[in-house]
Amino acid sequence: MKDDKTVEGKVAFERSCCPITHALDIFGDKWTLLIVRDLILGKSRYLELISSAEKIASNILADRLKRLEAAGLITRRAYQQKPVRYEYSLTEKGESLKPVLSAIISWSQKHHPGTQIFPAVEPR
Amino acid sequence: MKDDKTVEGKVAFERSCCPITHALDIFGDKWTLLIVRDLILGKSRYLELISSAEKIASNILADRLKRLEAAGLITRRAYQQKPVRYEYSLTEKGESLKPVLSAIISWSQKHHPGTQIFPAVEPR
DNA sequence: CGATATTACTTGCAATAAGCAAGTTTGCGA
DNA sequence: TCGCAAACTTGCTTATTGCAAGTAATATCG
Repeated sequence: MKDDKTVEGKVAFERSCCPITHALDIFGDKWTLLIVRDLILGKSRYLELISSAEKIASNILADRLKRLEAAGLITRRAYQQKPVRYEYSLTEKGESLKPVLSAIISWSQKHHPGTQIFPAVEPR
Repeated sequence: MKDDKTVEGKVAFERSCCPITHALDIFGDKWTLLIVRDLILGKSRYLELISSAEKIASNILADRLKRLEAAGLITRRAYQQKPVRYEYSLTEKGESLKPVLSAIISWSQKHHPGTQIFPAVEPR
């Protein structure tokens, strides 16, 4: 994992102090927002996340979950012991990406007919 | 450049028909939305785009401009002959990404104090 | 009791993409 | 003719992805 802190403990902007740039340093890739989407839709476990339509590789999923946790967008907690199993959930910072996803959905639905929002999963 | 059409001429969704996924197939990387940002801010020429704070490599910029044009988000036209020089501008599809960028800016400003919106460039 | 399952990951390696420096093309102006 | 500018392109190194297989800690079945 990349260290983006200075010696004094303050976050150093990796590329620039532009808010868009900083956001893209967190979720500017093909997978991160899809994981956020799935968590918003109600998924929480590794196997639920990995079984999405886009077929993310397991190492990429594990890597993104670690980054998302490091960036403060999700938390990881054990939902059982023996054997220990984990589930992920969005923090307030992660939840607040909803308007971003909504804007993307609106744009895509306008310009790419045929796309369809995925349904929420039934609560456990 | 990747061909994403089927034989019948219809767009085949590369990963899934989710609107978010399809959008990320277009701008899900660290650079594309920064180029869109710069075009919105009033930049239009290659040298203006390449001189942004984030120091994009020239081959990456050229590649992203081609992809953006292929995706219908920007157009390229010569603004002079002898020698021929080009400028880029957003199409309606590209302009309509503004709400997406606004949402990202709002999110980032809320969660990353210290980020600052870049100023528009003075019109030519 | 041993064999097979399940969940949540890791590891190794090949393929793809990004980053960096340097080079190319077409003209202009001194 | 020499140098310069704009808009890219090329070659090469390094980093990231994608794919298949493997692992650890139980649980469950026969």
